[in-house]
Amino acid sequence: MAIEPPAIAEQTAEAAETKPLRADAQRNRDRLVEVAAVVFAERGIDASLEEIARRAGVGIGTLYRHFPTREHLVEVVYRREVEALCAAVGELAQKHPSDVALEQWMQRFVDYIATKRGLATSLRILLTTNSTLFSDTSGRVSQALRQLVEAAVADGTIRGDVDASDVLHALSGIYSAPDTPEWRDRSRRLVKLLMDGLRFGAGKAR
Amino acid sequence: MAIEPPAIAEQTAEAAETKPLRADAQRNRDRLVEVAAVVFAERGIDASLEEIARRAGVGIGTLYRHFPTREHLVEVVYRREVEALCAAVGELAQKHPSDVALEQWMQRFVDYIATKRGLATSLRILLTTNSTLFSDTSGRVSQALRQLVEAAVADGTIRGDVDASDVLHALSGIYSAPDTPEWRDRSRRLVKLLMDGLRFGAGKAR
DNA sequence: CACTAAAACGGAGGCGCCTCCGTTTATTAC
DNA sequence: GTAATAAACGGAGGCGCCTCCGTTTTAGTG
Repeated sequence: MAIEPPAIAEQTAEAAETKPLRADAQRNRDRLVEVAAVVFAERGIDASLEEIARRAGVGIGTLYRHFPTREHLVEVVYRREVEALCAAVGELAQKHPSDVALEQWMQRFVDYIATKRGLATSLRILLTTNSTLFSDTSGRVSQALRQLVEAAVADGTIRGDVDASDVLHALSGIYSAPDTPEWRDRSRRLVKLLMDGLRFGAGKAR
Repeated sequence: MAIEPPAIAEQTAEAAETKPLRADAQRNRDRLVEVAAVVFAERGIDASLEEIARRAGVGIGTLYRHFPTREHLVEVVYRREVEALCAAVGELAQKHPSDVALEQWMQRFVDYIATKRGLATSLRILLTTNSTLFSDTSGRVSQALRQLVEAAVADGTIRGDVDASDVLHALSGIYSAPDTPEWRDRSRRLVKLLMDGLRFGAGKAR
């Protein structure tokens, strides 16, 4: 799914914090996270941990050594995906005009939320323990969004009288009622609608 | 633990709502709830359902037929105990002067909360499904309290310028940080303190 | 290389969850 | 009483969770 660079970044970032893992341990850990992301996507948040271990080719004991609870594993997968979402900003900004880049990114954000429903319940348990989780990630996300919005404002493809937090606020409707079948389409339309609004009068105000 | 009258009341109340259970079914159901209350108290909210079934002398299948999820069972136990708490009002009011009755009841309320911690997590799951749970029970509780407060105000054993909701509000500190070892003592002192405040100037205002 | 200590592995085993279905029991009608 | 039938029982079985510990692998050291 992802190519190597992010894996390396991840490794160094985490290795720096604690003592470096033994080579085999690091290998297994990475493998587990990778597989877990797939399995959680396939089967939902309640997927069997034994299946994850099996498909990663490690014993269940190894999974538990690296991730003492289901929530620990979920958290790492979650962080990793937020990372990927934010990392997409650079690429999108290069390939598209700034307003299109913003739109594409927001659509990708919708996809992301779509699969990540059910996380909330599971992550809530962690919030007592690890209160930086949401502030970390929501910080990253809004920073990514800010980058895109500011770029689009700067070259006049969207109106100048809005900022990232306005846009984030407008997107907040996405979080509600996400299990219905129409949810995804509705959210896509919301993004388009928002973009129309943002493009209206672009280049005039400023 | 409890004597028969509440059991009868429970039976008729529930039987009236749906079709009456077969005699053996009713017997087993009652038995399960009774045992569950004990086991939950002993082992906490995560107690094994198989142990409950075993100690109630029924098969695990029977437990699941009556209570499709753990939360269903928890809810019934919870309601039953709220019932008992509220039912204690009458008895206390007869045996004690009105201010003492109020105090005793509040102490019992503390005991009740003490054992019921951890319920919150479990019951939260039900709140989506069964939103009447908390409104029902908190209604019952505050009604019980109101009865006691009004009686005490009426015969002048506590001051006249408070009502039940003031008292309930004053008690709300009890809900916080309930897992520490000092919690129980602190709560008992809170009740005493509150009573001193309530008795102060009793008989004058009115 | 060979050796060693420390680190990591992995799966057996014990327990709990929950479903499914063959057996038993209460109730109703005669 | 007996028969018929609907209701209820209960536990075996399959799966997942998690721990524990004997075995294997890695990373140093000479």
